[in-house]
This record gives sequence, C-alpha cells and structure tokens, in this order.
Amino acid sequence: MEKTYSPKSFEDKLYKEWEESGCFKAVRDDSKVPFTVMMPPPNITGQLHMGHAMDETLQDSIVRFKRMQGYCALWLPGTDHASIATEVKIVEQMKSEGLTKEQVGRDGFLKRAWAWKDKYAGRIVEQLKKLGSSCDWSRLTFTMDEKCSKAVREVFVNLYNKKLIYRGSRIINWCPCCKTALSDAEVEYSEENGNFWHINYPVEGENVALEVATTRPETMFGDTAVAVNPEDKRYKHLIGKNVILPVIDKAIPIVGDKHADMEFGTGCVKITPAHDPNDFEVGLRHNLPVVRVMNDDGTMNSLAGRFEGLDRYECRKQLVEQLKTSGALVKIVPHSHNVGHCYRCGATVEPIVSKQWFVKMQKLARPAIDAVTDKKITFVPERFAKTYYNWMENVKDWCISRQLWWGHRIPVWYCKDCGKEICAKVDPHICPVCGSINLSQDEDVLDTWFSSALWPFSTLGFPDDTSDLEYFYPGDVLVTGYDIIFFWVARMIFSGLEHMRKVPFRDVLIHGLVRDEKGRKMSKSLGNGVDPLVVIDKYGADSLRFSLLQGVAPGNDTRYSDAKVEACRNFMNKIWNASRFVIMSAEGHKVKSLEEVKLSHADKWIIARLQSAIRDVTLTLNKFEFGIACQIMYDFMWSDFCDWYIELVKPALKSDDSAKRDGALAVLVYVLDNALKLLHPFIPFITDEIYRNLPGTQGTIMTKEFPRYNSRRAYKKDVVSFGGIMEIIKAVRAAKTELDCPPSRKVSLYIVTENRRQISSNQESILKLAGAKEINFISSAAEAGEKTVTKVLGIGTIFIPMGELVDIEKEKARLEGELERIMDEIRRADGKLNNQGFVAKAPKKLVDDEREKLNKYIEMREKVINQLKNL
RNA sequence: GGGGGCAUAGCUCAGUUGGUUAGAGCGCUUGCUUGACAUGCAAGAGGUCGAUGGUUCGAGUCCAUUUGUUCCCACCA
Repeated sequence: MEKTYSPKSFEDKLYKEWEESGCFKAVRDDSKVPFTVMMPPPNITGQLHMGHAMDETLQDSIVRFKRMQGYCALWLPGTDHASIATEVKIVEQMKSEGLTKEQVGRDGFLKRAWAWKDKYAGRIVEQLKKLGSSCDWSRLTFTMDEKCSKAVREVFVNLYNKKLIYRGSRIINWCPCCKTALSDAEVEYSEENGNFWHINYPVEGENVALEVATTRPETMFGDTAVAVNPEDKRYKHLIGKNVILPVIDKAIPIVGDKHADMEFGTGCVKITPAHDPNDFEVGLRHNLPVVRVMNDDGTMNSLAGRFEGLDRYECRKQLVEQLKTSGALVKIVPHSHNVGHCYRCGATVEPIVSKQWFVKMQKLARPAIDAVTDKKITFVPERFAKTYYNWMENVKDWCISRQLWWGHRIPVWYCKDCGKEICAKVDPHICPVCGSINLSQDEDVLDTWFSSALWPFSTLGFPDDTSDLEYFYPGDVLVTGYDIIFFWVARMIFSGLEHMRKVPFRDVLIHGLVRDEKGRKMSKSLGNGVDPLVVIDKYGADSLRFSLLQGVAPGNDTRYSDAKVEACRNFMNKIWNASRFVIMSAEGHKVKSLEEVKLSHADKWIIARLQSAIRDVTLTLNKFEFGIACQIMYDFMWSDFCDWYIELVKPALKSDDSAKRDGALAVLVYVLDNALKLLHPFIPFITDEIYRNLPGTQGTIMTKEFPRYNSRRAYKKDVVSFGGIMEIIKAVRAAKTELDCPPSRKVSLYIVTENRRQISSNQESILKLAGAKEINFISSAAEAGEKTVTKVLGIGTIFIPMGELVDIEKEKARLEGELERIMDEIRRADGKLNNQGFVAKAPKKLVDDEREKLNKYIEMREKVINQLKNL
C-alpha cells in the first residue's frame, strides 16, 4: 500500500469492478426483504451540483447499509426530461445560432431536445458514478422513456374518465418569456419596489370620479367594472351606474362586491377579470365580460388601442404619460409588493385567463393528507409534515398543460368536423361520433411534474402488473430536499394512492440545502457553486461524501467548505495509514481468529468499544441520523483505534512472545475488518480498497454482512477498569507537560493503590504510552521520596519524582487547585444526594452512580489533603 | 397575515424519548523526527448553551413570553 491515501489510484477502478460484478443489481429474491429507494431523477438541464451530491450520498449510504444487512436493496436511478427547464436551455442554444423554435418547427425542435438529452443524461450518469452511487444501472430510466410515457397516458386517461382532469378557462400564471402556463408551485415571489398609480374614472352622467389605485395600469383596457364595497357609504349610491374608462372612453359598471376593502386605499377597485385572480372571481359573481388585453408574449393586443404591439412595460410607461397629460392620473405612490417570477427564466409572471388543462385536487388531496396523519408515511424530521399539510389543505387545482414542445403530449384529440374531444390510451384515427378522420391532437405538453409524480411506480412497470411492481412497491424511503416537497413529494403521494391504492414510500427523508462558505444559496447567477467533480478530483469521493454527512443535522442546511473536506480527507488518510500499519504488521504472520487467542485487557477494551460503535451506528442509521453515525465512527477510528489501541499493541507486536503477537494481530485485524464494514456505507471506496488488502478477506466489502452487536463481547467491566489505566497514562503525560519535562525523558512512577494486579498486568502499556521506565508499588507517599509530582486518581495515587524540575510552591498551588475542583464535585454530588426529590424519583442507577462518585471524590480529597500536608 | 428554522467555544456546526464534569472540526497556545500517518502525536486555553419566566428531583434539551436572524406559504387592488 502507498504511504499516503491517494483516492485517484483506486476509485475508478473499484467502481468499474462493482459495476461489472453486478452487485448493484437488484433482482427479486423472495427469500429476502426488499428495500427500495427511488432516486429523484436529476434534470437533464446540466450537471450535478453539491445539493445532488448530498442527496445521492445519503441515498447511497442507506442503500449500502441495507444491502449489507441482507435486504434485497434496489436503488433505481433515472433522469428527468424537465420540460420547461430543458426547453428554455434549448431555446437559448438555438438563439446563439440565430434560430427560433418556430423556424425549426416542432419536429426539428424535438430532434434537438433528444440530442440534448443524450448528451446531458450521459454526463449526469458519469457524475453519479464518480460519487460512488450503487444504483442499479440496468434499470436506468428517463422520464420520457416508453414505459414512463405509457404510465403517463394511462394515468391521464383514467383521471380524465373519472372527471378529475378537466379543461377550462381560468386565471393561470403565464410566463411571457417561455410563453407557457405555469402551475402555482412554479411561481416564485419576491418583494419589488413598484408604484400605486391612482387614476380617476369619471362617473357617467355625474360630476364625480372614482379614484382607483393599481399596480398594473396597463391592464385597465381589460377593466370591465369598478367594485366598491356594498356597505361603503361613500359609494353605495353609485352602484349600478357606470364609470368611463379613461383613454378608451368605454363605459363599465360600478358593482358592489365585498372584495373591495373599505379600509384599503380609496375603497374602489378596478376589476380586470382576465388579468387578476381575485377580479376573475368578482367577474364570475357579477357576470362581467372577460377582456384579455395582452398577447402571449407580453405585448398589448388590439384592445389596447394605440398601444397595440407595445411590450407591457413600455405600454405602462406611455399610458401613464398620457394619463398624466389628460389629468386622469391623481398621484403616484411608491409601493413595494410581491411580484411573481417564472422559476425557470425569471421573467415576471402575468396572471392571464387562459384555456388550460387542470387536475381537480380536492378529492385527491384528502387521502394524501390522511396517509400522513395515519402514519402510513412519516416525514423525517417530523416538522416537514406541517409544511406538507399546509400545502395539501390549501391546494388549488393543478394546471398541468404547458405551451411547450418538450414533454409528454396531452393525449387528447379534437375532431375538426364535429368538435368531439377524444381522450384515449391509444392514438385515435377516426372520430367515434361523426366518423371523421380529420382529428388533431392537443398541441400542449404536460407539466414535467406530472410524470415525476408517477416515478415510484412507472419505473417498475405500471400500468402492467409486473413482478417487480409487486415486490419493490411501495418504496421504503424517499430522500429529497425540502424545496421540492410541493412539486414532487406531495404529488407522488396522491398519485400513488390514486393509481396504486398504496402510499409510494413509508419514510420521506428531507435534507437541507448545501450553501456556500458564507451561507449563501449556491446559484449560477452568484457564480458561487462548487462543482462536486472538482472536489472529487482534488480530495476523492469519500472525503466529499463524508464531509456532506458528518456534522449535519437532519433537515438543516449545511455549508460547504474546502476546509471541511480537507479535514475529512485527513480522516481518510488516517484510516489509510492505520490500515497500512495493521496490514504491514500482519505480513508474514498467520492471523488467528479471536477465539484462538488470549485477549489482553486492552484487547477487550477495544473490542468492547467496537461493540458499542456497532450498536450505535446501527441504531442511528435506522433513524437516518447520519451526522451522528459518522461522528461515532470518526471518534472510534481516530481516538479509540488509532490514538489508543494501535499505540497500546505496538509492544506486543514486537514482543518475542508469539502468543502476545498473535493476540494483538488477531484483534487488530478483527477490529479493523469490522470498522471498515461500519464505515463502508459512507465511504465505499477507501473501505473496499483496504478490505481487499486485509489478510483473510475475499472479494468486495460491499456484499459482506454488516456487523452485528455481540453482547458477549461487550466486556463492560473491562471497559471501566481500562479507563483507570488510561487515566494513569494521561496523568503522567500531563505532569510532564506541566513541568516542562521533555516527553522523551523516561520517568519512574510510584503508585499507592489497591489495584496493583490490574496495573501491573498493563505495565508494558503504561510504560510505553506514558513514557515511563518503571512502576514501583508503594504503601505510603514517603517511599516516593522528595521532589515528586502527585496525581490523585480514582485508580490510585501516583508520585512522579521529577528532581530539580519540581517547584514545591508550584506543586502546592497545583494540588490546591486540584483540591478545589474535587471540592466542587463533592458539593455538587452531595447537593444532589441530599435532595430528597432526586433520591426518591431519579432512576436508581443514577443515584447509585452519584453515590459512588461522591465516595470516590471524598477518597481523593483525603489523599490530596495528605499530600499537601507532606509538602 | 399564517407557519417553520436557527441563535451552544474566535469561526463552522453536532448534541433525538430531560440525567455524569456540554462535544467535534478548523483556528489558537506549548511541546514533540514517537519505526502507520506532520494530511501526524501529546498537553492545554476557550462556553453563565440569545434573554426572561415556568414545569421538574434534575432543563442546552419541555412549555410560555421576548429579542435578533432566516426560510416557506398566502397576499389588499
């Protein structure tokens, strides 16, 4: 093995082997319990970012863990066609060539889109592999694959037949840049500084005017009424009369509607049903005409008179000028308000009335809410269930049609002769009503999330009753960021319930965002994104993975920093070198099993520590507490195994006593073997590379059984008593530092203790790690001689002669400080034990422990006082 | 307007049914060629866990109020 950890030399090689050996493949095996994870398919718009890296690392760790535990683990990978996002990219690409969609036409466009998909989907797959993702590539699915399209078609037709999909003219969010409708979830709001333009609408036949205020004056051409509150004494007498729209001199009625808030503004609201959701509702109540004044591209149409053809903002500018000159403009009041933007291109969204397809949500939402309240689905952390409820309970009908070309085309045809609307699973060629062959398919495609919603079952063969569907559905855990709970998680849940009659997964593991070093969201516009591949190239995939898992609380955002990855890389290097030591020590020796050797005190201690690591890692992983699990392994490997155990066994390894050597070697290999397995889910590459070099192993670690807790090897008493030995070592080291004694100077130890056997059986360890040359057991302090440093410990009192280095006054001060600390402890423990409530109500073990502690400290106090007297 | 999150060491963060003396990484101080590792080793300094009140034998952890910060949802033209 090389001296330093160099991941490049083995990561790609190992991945290739894993893939070729077929151990990622999940094949139905009825002797095993299935464990299914559906990968959230990354968009084919580009490449993976840090958020993906975290998402995939979490999933891979779970899947590897479960696979090692003996489950038939399926992690199904895929990519998403990302209808609007990809279309935006392709339009941009064409623009650079001086082309437009219209010029290349639908077929030409789709050809480009598929080429795009081939390029980027492949790139994403390569990136996933670099990360070490153990997904079943034989099942790689694209959301526009034949099987997904079939599922989409099936679901659409079924919902249509159940009247849960309908077509209607509603106010929708319109992106004038992408020229398509958007769902509510696809609109992002941000606070913007704008104005209220107060405009006078003269009342017909009266010498008064109603002052209305608007943030979008250009929509006034579509005004079909002015509303006042029916209770409003200022205006109620005018209800039924007309006002004259300025500029175009059109008479529109004054209506009484509670939508007009008497307290707000002037109390008069212009009603523009075609361009505002609230106004649309008012329009319905008062039977007002719906007048749309804007084109799809955000320019004004002919109803805007001389402003026709102008962009909405240019129109606004010129219109305001005209209103100003004509005197209709009363005032302009600065006003900041929330403006909706397209989540893909950022353009300001225009609420527009438009004929679109919708999914009726009310009936679908109910069972989806119940599934979570009934605990059929659990959000981890739980608080995200609230976010989910909040959205589901207020969900509006889902606008699913998009005026785009890239996506699943809506399976509805219209008969040009009789107007019949035909929705069918198989493309119709003849009108069932009039027999005409003059049919044309709806031009629109479906919202990307319509197919994503079916992902948990479309990938397994739905609507066919496949064996895979029966075995692997429902999934076990879905891992995703909190930012797509609405887009995706919610829609998968109601879709699974509606079409499969079963929830699509049992647990939803929500993680946070990966932010940059300063805590900002990583984004293209800020240019602060960090490319996982660059990091992997520099530090290795394992280091990146570990850094994304360690120290992260479930659901919390985390910051990426090179420093963190570097610290993880150092950990990898530590593991690497410790392993190198074990392997080198084993060279030329036969490694025996634990059963064949006699275990030393230290051996039992490390084996016991390993057992608690096994128990705790398993426990925490089952609760998806990756941060804690990683920390446990970090501490175990670095502190327990490297800093203590390896140092402890060095003398034994060099000993002439073959029994000692065999014992140490057996334990080293046993512990390392198990630790590697515990670490493998998080850091698959390094653990496998080392495992293959470990004596007595065969093949890859990834198919080996995950360690199981063995209570027979928990050695509870030995763990405690070995703590005493460690205490001695630490005390001697500290004493040396305190007295500026060079660590290399070997000291003599004089110990007053009742645990002579225990100490002498660990003599070699103590001498080695404490840097001592001898241990003398004495019965009183006097025997240790003058000029000593004293350490009062639980296991005994240690005297270290330090000759001229000892300053009696300093030593006194030190012991007095020590005494103070001990007194504090005694006061604390005493206080607790004198508290009737504590003694009566606290668990017995706690009270006993406290009593034991108190006794220990009282004993120590006596010893320190004695020693102070001696000085 | 509604709902969350966060506030713990100089910095970044863990701390999950309330129970030892509150932890880690980085940074800092001191000392080390210690036969795996200087991507290292040893010893340390550094925190009244945002504030107030409460529940409890016991609160960083639970409840209430409050301050600061941040996110999501809804949205009054």
